[in-house]
Amino acid sequence: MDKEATQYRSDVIERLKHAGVTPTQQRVEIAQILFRQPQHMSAEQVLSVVNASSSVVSKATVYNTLGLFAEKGLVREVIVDPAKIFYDSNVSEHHHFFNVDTGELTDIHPAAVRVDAMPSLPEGTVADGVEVIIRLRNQP
Amino acid sequence: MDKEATQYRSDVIERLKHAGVTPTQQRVEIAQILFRQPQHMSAEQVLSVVNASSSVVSKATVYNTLGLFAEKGLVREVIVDPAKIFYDSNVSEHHHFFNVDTGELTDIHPAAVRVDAMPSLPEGTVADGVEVIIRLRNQP
DNA sequence: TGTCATTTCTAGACTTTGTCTAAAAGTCTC
DNA sequence: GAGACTTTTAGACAAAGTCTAGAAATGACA
Repeated sequence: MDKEATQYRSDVIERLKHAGVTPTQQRVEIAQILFRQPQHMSAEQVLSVVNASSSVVSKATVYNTLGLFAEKGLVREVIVDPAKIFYDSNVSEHHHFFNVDTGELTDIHPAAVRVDAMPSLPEGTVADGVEVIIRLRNQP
Repeated sequence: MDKEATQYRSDVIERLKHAGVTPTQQRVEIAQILFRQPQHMSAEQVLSVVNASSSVVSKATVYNTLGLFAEKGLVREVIVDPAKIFYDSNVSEHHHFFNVDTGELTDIHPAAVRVDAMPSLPEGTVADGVEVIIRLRNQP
């Protein structure tokens, strides 16, 4: 492993620790894939990418880990496709386009949309996130 | 069947025809359930409600019909729960609260939220709907 | 009315995403 | 190292939704 890769790995480990996640072998593998750049990946994709290289991580662990990362705020679950969850490694505030025809998920720059006025929430609840999703179709 | 029920039934048939949907027996049964009031129902719920009364509609038909209704603009698909699609019989513009703890979906009054500025869309695509979803948790 | 073509419905097998379980492996502390 | 806890694993399982191939209904029209 070259120096840069080693550096990246220890940065990722630092980030996991900081979020209160014990950096096990498998979690670090998954985190390295996700955090390489801001991106959207399904569990299926993570599973196949992580197992493309030599090391092997089981399906259950991928699901557990993605769930754990989401809970700890390391990734964000994006629910737009009825068939699967996307995990977004960009956790800063932004919104999404979802192309219904292609299944492609892309970012909307945070400045391009503003939600005005927070409605009063139902009794006994707290807001956990505001999502704006613009569904797209390919031009006919 | 009393007069009111007959009237409702023919109103529903009219509405289906108007949307370009051939009002078959099964579609009318399903539409009557959905259109009785503005509500959110899963396919599973529709299936069990429609089969609670004497008449029987198959699972495949319920799924096909809900898909058809959505395509024709008679209902709106709401994708917020990773486990299932909700079909909303209120197709006028409004947004949703989704309680992550209970799985409950409720309406946000359209006036309570305003989305400012439509971002520029990716090349070759057209917008198909803007959704605002506010995820909620029960107060700890 | 009878025939043909088209649409719709159906049971049930199947697919896919995701969860669960029980055991094995790893880690930590004393 | 013993005991306690956490994490990982294979594979069975669950649930939502799709597909298929045939049956039934519907429609057009001679």
